[in-house]
Amino acid sequence: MSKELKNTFYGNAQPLMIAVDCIIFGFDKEGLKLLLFKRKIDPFKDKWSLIGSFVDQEENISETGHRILKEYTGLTNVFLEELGCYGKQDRDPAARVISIAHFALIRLNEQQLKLVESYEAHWFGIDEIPDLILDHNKMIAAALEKLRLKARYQPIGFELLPKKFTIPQLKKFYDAIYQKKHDRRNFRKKILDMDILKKLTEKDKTTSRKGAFLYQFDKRKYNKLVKKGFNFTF
Amino acid sequence: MSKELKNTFYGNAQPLMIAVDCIIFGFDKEGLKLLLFKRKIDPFKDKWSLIGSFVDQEENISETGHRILKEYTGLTNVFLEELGCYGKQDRDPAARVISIAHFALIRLNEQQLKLVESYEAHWFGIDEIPDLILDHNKMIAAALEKLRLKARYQPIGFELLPKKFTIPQLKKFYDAIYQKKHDRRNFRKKILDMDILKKLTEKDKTTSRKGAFLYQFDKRKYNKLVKKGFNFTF
DNA sequence: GTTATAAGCGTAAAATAAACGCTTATAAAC
DNA sequence: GTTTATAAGCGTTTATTTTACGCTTATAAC
Repeated sequence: MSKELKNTFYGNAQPLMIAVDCIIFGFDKEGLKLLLFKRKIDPFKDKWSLIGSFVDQEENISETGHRILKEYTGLTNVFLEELGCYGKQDRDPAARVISIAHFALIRLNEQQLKLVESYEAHWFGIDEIPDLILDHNKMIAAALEKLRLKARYQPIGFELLPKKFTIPQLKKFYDAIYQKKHDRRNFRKKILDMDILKKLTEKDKTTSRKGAFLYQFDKRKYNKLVKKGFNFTF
Repeated sequence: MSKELKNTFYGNAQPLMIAVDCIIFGFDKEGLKLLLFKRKIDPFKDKWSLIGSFVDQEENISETGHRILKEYTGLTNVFLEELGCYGKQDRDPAARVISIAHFALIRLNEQQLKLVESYEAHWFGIDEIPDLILDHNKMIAAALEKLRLKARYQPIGFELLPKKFTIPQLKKFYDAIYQKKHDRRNFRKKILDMDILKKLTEKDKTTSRKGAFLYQFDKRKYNKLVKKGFNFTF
C-alpha cells in the first residue's frame, strides 16, 4: 500500500508522540546497578533521567530500544523487554508523549563501566537512585518489581552475570533482587539440583582464600527445564 | 504551558497513531469466554476482531480502555489491565498504528450476554476463537498467558465470577485457566485455608442434587493476605 | 425406600523447603 | 613451617507443603 493511500482509513485519529525509555540494569561485585544519564535537552536539562528516544515512523518499537542501547552502551544483542506504557496525559509538561518503558539487563565489566562516562552517565547502586525527571522513578520501581517476578520463573540472573560465575556470586544476585540473605547451603543445593549449571575446573579466588569454582550456564539443559515448567523459589 | 508552546522542545519527533485494543474475558457456567466484534470499518470490514479505539490527545490511556468498555458493554468500574504494546511497523497495512492491548475481566450474566448482540458482537468459548484480523490472535494468546500468571498471585477469579459463587464454580475457573483438572478435595482445602471466603447459608442447587454452598469473597481478609504476600499455586 | 452423584471431610504418603552442624582449601599472620 | 581465620562446600534433620485418595453426606430421581 502506498504511503499516500495509507491513513485514509483512520483519517480522524490524532497522532501522538511515542518514546521508548530504557531502564538499564547491570550487576557486578558491588551489586545491582542502574544506568542513569544527565538529560541533554530542555525541559529538565542536566537533571538525572533514564535514557530514551522517540520512535521513528519506520521503526519497530523494540528496534528503538536496541538503537538506544547500541548508542549509549555500544552493546548489541542485549536482553531487552517491554515493561509497560506510561501515557498519562500530563506526564510531560512539554508535550503529550507516551513512553513505552523497557528494561535491559547487561553484563558489567570494566570497559562498560568506563564507556558510559563519555555520555555524562553514571551507574547508580540500586539503593541510591536519585530523584529523576517525570515518572522515571516510578518506571524504575516497576522494573525492579518485574525483575523480581521474572526471576521466579526465568533464570534471568544469567543475563546479568558474567559468562563464568561462581555460586556465591549468583546467590548475591538473588539476595539483591529479593532483598533477603538466602542460606548459602540451601541456595547451592537448590541451584545445583536444577541441573542447568556446568562446573568448570577454574576457580575464582578474588573473594576468598579457598576460592569458588566457576560455573557456566548450560543452555541446552536450561531450555529443557523451561519446557517442563519450573519455579525458582528462593 | 500553552498548547502553542508545547512541543517546541521535541519538534523533530514524528507523531504516530495510538490505539487501545481490549481483550474482554467473561466467565459463566459454560466456562471462560471472550468477547469479539465484527469490524465496522475498512480495511477488514466484517471480519472478527477485538474492539478498540484510538487514544485521544486529552485522554489517559487507561481512560481509552474504560471508554471502550463502557460503550460496548455498558459497564463501568471494570477490571482492566495493560497487557502490552503491539507496535510492529507493518502490523496494520492501512497505517502505522501502535496498539496498547488491554485485558478486561467481567462478570457475565444474562443481561450482559444479550446486550452485546446489538453491536454484532459474540461471546466465544476460549477454545473456539476464530481467525482474527491483524495481530489480534497473538494478543489473545498473550492475554491468556498473563491471566494464568496473574492467577498465581492474585485472586483474579473474583473479578470474573458472580458475587456469590460456589467452590466447585471457582475450581472450574482455575481448571479453565490452567487447562488442568484439579483435585476437588485439595482445591477446596487450599482455597479455604487462605481464609478469604465467607460462607453463606444459601446453596446453589443447579449443578447437583446435594447443592453447593455459596461463598462470598471477604475483601478485608483478602487485602490483609496480599500485604503479607502469598502465592496461589493450584 | 433405593440409587446415583456432586459436594464435602479427613488422613496418609510424598515431595519440597528451611535450619544448621561440620569439613575443606587456602592466604595471611606469626 | 605451623597456626589461624574465613569463604566455600557437603551433608543431615526437621518442618512445611503438596498430592493422592478413601470415606461420608445431602438430595433429586426413580
